[in-house]
Amino acid sequence: MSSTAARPGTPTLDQVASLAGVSRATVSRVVNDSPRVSPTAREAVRAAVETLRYVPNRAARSLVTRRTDTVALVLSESGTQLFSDPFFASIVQGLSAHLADTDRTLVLLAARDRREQEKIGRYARQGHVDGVILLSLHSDDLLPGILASSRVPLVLSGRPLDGREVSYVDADNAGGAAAATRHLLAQGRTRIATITGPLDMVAGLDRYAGYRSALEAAGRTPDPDLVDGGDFGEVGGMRAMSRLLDRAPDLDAVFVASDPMAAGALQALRTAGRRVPDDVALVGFDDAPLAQACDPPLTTVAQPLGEMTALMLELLLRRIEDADAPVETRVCATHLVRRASA
Amino acid sequence: MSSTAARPGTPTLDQVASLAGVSRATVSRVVNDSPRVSPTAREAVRAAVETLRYVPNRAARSLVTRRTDTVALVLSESGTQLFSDPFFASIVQGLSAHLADTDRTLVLLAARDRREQEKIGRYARQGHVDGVILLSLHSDDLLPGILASSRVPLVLSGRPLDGREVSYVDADNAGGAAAATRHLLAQGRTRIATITGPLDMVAGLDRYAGYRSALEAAGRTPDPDLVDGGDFGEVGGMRAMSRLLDRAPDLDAVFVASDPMAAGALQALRTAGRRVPDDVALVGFDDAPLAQACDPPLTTVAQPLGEMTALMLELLLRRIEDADAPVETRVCATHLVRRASA
DNA sequence: GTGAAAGCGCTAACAT
DNA sequence: ATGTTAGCGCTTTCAC
Repeated sequence: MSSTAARPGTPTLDQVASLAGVSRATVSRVVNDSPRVSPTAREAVRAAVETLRYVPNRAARSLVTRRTDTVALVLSESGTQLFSDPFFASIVQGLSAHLADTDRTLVLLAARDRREQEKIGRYARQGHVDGVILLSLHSDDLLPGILASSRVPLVLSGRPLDGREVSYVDADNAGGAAAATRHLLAQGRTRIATITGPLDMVAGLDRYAGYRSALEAAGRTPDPDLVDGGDFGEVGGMRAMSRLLDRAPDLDAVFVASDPMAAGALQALRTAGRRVPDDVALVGFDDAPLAQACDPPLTTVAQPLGEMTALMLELLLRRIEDADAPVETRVCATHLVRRASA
Repeated sequence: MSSTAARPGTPTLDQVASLAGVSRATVSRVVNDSPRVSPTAREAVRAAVETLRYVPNRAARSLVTRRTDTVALVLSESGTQLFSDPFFASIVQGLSAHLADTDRTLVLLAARDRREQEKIGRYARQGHVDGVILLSLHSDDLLPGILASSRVPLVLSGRPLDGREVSYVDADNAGGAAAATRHLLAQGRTRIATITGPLDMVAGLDRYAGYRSALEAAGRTPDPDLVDGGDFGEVGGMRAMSRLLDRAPDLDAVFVASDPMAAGALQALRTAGRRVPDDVALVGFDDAPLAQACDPPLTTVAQPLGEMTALMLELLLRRIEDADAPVETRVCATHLVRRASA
């Protein structure tokens, strides 16, 4: 082969240039929407781009611009657990929606074990993405450390458990849980149980802490028999509810720390022949399809997911534009959504 | 600035070279595990890489190699629907696991609407990924067309509905559904209903076709009253089951086309006071947490997900290595998993 | 407004 | 076994 005639599959900038009868620089300007181009030239280039079906080569571009226009959402989760969580789906949806208006693309990266975590660290360091949003942190997660030390702009979804200095966006989990518990207290419930999430995750811990604090503020002593835990999933909620019923059949309310667990708990209650909400009142966490499909629909604590995703992106973009931007953290309010009984 | 001293943040190949006292080429050889390097040089380079924390720049590398070592799993789904499907989680898990042994990385791309589909098409064309596995195809999906015409190596998960010539891997959905239905017939069930998936998806269509063909082979005429549909999700299954019970309270079995829908159907049956499996027998599709957590565990049709993901990757890598490799298609057997009643 | 030229950091012949 | 050299396709001064 002589010059660049190797693979006719992908047209290059100067093929467009010669077809349009201008220089590479001009084509580049048109492609990048520079104002310093005459309408005539612009039109000629556009036409050439069209005929050749030209698409700029990202590698070449980011080699010089040092940007990829890609941000990653990293899911650090051992099992496939996370995928079934509507919370996760909402985050993806929110980020996608915000990014749709820009020319950046969202990619999802899953790290199920240590090996994959390191692989993702390398991926980020190699400059494949401009920034990272990190989701679902267990206390033993290596990724925050790996990514933080790799100088990749980083925003966490959820406050880091180890007090590390990183930008993050979180919901007021403790406040929401406390509000839910107070709601049950105000109904006159006296034996209020809880199904917690994993206690090595900040959302699990904070929601449990909120439940306890509301109980204590009301002068109640939390009863260990009324506490059980799941993994935020439906099956876990079902099992936890069964155990609670075994240990404390006299319970009259449950604060459940996630929507799928609430759906599971509801099944267990029905299987045990308990009536909801008269006999046992249930409050879930997180507005989601399952809670809304219940009959009657569950009262839940709602997080402002749209606001949270917008904030994550805002914080991340700030750090991408300015590498030395200060660490910023945001905590979003949660609120109780009471649903009319059917 | 004079030469390349701009950002000391990212060391380059020749910084490593001069520190190690060798040429760039040698460093490149070491980094790429070429055997043609002396142990001495190799060690010197390794040390320099270590001190400088050198990581190769992916853009520069793929500019010359024309590879990115990245494959994308593209999820084409209007809602957040897909994420809650355990089938999807298993696919991700399987692909991740296979890729973990290689130096390729898996990225997930979500296309929720037309705009995002086009964006993903561009992303692929720009050379960000070496190949694409495309999941969850509705009949009106634009992505197969967009990607096929963009010359990106492509493998579909599921037979394309329009008969387009593309490589794909599919499960024998019709065969599995027929086996499930025959199983119910063999039990002496006479009023066998079905909850179908979306009928604009190949998995939905094929499973419904399998149900019908088994019925017809047994000399039964399918009764429209015994057919209802959901979106593969739990809530959809619950609602479909309620409708079926309204229309045909005498039904004595249901073949449900997905695991979450089966869980939903089970709830609806219990709410209606029907006993499972004595009163109404249930067969689900897809081994998944919900079906296994049922009491008694559901009999289900299992797809060989591990085998399927391995095949997808195999087909895709073949097309990546050799752009002119022929279109290949695989259909994997499914089989009935009978679970002992509790 | 437009073109010429210099690289971005890397790999891959080709010499040695 | 190692160094030299020539680009990969693009953006971006800097002249004109």
